[in-house]
Amino acid sequence: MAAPVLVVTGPTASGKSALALELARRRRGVVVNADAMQTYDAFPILTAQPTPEERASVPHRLYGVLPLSDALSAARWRSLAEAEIARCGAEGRVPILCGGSGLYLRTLMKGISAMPDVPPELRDKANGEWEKMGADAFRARLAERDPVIVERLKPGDRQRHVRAWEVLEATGRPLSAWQEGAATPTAGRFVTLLLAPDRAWLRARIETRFDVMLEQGVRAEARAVFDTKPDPRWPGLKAHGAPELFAHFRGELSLDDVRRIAIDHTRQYAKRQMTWFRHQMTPDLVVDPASNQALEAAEKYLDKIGV
RNA sequence: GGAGGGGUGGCCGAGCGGUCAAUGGCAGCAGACUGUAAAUCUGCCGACUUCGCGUCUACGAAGGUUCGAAUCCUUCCCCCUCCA
Repeated sequence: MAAPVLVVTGPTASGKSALALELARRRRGVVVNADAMQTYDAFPILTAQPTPEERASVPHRLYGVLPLSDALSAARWRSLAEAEIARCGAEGRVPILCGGSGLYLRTLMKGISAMPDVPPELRDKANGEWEKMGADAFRARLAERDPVIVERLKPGDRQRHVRAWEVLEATGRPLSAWQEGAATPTAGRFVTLLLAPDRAWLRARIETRFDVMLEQGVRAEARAVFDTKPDPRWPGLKAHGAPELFAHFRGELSLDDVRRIAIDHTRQYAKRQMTWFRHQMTPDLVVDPASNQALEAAEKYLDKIGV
């Protein structure tokens, strides 16, 4: 009987990493990253990855393990996470998933319909066609072969239209048909701890965290990446602050603007995350990180359910 | 002192006699979410509201012209540029 998998989630800057770290210390755990951006290796500071000291004190997995040129996906992360969970089982350690990528967590805990990988060229091609044909024509063409998916998509949602088309092109089968396939959850028991902070508290945390990042040298970190002229299509480049910092290096934004905009975007992201947690997730325990008793509350709960 | 330009909803910024509670952007709020998810997209966004193309208060202030003004006129207050 394998130990349950602990899941520590919540909006960005809510204190997930610290909580997961402490739980791992106390329970012989391993912190497994469940955040899309922290999986890439390019921006350890900007994406608020655990520090080397923290990583030395407790085992951490899946942080900065992919090159920026790589492309993660929910399903791919799931298989990486499953491997780490299995490894924990073999080592007799408690896996503690820590991160705020709601879709990833759901993909693991609830499953996702299986479907083949799509060659990246098809996405480029589809994007080019959306550009050339225009949204309406693209949508109409997709509707001829996958009316079900079109029915579900908002006309302006380019990303999802492109996704539906590339799957159709790659497999000859509508995305909607693939999605009818069973979504099998990963085996095991999951205990989900949700950090649900007060908005004003989180706002302040996001702000000071960005200032700390500046002190820690995010500018240099981002500059180094910028100078390698990365392909703008790489998903890892979407870390909050990176596009703004790049614009700054191009002379388009002052550092003050970078700060303001990056903080705004981060805050907006946190809001979206909270909406997700509110409607797409059923946590086992909800704790307020501002209370300073989050750890105690979590410990108490875990003891109670015998984890 | 003289010559110009400007003051619009939380901010920026259109409008320049009616169809304007006022384009658009930002911020904010709510929501969606099956392989790009720190992504992508949607709705709301003066107040009131039985949420209705309803009522009220609104475009620096006060008057005036007009059937009717954010849009025209007068005076005043404030801001910016230039000349002195």
